[in-house]
Amino acid sequence: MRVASVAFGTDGFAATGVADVAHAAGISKALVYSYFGSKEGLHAACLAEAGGLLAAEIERVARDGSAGVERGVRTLAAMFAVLDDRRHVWRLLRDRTAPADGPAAEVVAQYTARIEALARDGVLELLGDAGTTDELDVSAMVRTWLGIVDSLMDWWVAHPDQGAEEMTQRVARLIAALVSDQTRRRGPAPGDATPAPTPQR
Amino acid sequence: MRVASVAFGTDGFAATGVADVAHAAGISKALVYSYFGSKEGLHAACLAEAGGLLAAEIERVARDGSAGVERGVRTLAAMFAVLDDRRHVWRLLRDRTAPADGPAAEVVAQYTARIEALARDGVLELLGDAGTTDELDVSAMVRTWLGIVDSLMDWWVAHPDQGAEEMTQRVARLIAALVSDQTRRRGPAPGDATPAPTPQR
DNA sequence: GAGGTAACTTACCCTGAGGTCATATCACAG
DNA sequence: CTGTGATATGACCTCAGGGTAAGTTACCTC
Repeated sequence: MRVASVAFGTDGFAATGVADVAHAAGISKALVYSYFGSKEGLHAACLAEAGGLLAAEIERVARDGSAGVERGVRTLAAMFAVLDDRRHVWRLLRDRTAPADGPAAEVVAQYTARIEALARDGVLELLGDAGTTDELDVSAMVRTWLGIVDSLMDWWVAHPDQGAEEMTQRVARLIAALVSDQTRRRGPAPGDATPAPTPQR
Repeated sequence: MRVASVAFGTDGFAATGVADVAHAAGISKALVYSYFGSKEGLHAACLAEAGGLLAAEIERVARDGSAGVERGVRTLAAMFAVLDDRRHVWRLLRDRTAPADGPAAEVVAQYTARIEALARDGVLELLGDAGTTDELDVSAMVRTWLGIVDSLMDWWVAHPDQGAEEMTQRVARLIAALVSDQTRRRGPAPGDATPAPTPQR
């Protein structure tokens, strides 16, 4: 049910009432239960649809052979294109208020694992090319990448007038600004990871 | 109450029960209410402490005159140092399950506004130096920056053995890898925001 | 039109969590 | 020893929200 996806994606699983979803869909609560069995069943149905969509799209980009930051940008572009009229979908899979066990959790765990594996591939390429192989670095970078996607999707939801193509170009601009800043201040040969001095408390 | 901060920061406001907090603190639920009046009051007390700590620290870094990505890294370093033994605190202020109105929301809105204003300053510097002045770009970059902090704090919470200093160096390494990737693939003079071709659905 | 069935709703139950109150314990002044 | 106030608690109240069962409508077949 489309309206349930929007509700779960907007408010989170825990904050969404079955009665609200039913009302928004124009039917009664009991009918929802006759269709999906339980709130979790409804959630699982939404998740399966969302997860399949996203994982398939990310896998498609992974096959096209790009690497590093470029691959990240292309993945984002593909997701913007696919999710243009379903922007809430990304948050569905990254909902911390969803129960950690049960059948719906299995579904989301499966798709999340696929998406994370693909992100990991991309990060491994990126860091490997830069000479970093530390497993914890990879893990932190994957988490950060997913967080960046989270943020951009949130911002996109909050700015409905922005189209997919505009978002893609915006991301490219922002990355260019970051790199420009780093090359200008550090000189054109980065790679020496000089940490900033850590201030004391 | 320290234990309440941990609970709210770990599970979120909505998923945290007053009875659980009281039990974890070794006192009764009624006593919590006699201290704080309500669940929101308890929340507000935690938020005020957390917000003051974070805003003060970020403001301190803002005054030291660094700019661009360097300022971001220094801010992160300062937060890692301050939050080393209270890693849950960041999530307190960024809790989507907290009620959007009420006295506690006022508190969090106030501190969030301060932190966001400082992030905005940093982003304005960064983008301004790179020649980007679009207001929406700034807004999206601020959101993304906060998302990066979210991610790193989450990862940190999940890796208790990692100290503040290690985190700071890790962040520096990851940024170096990103920049290295971009300069290697695009040549040493970036800034042209060539968007990746947007795939069709 | 009678009967049966699928779709659907109303009205209800029940658990869990926020919140309250009468009571109990204790330190201490007189 | 006894009265009093601060501190603290178990038992209770209330209500939102997930879940269910009985009843109602609509349609289809004979």
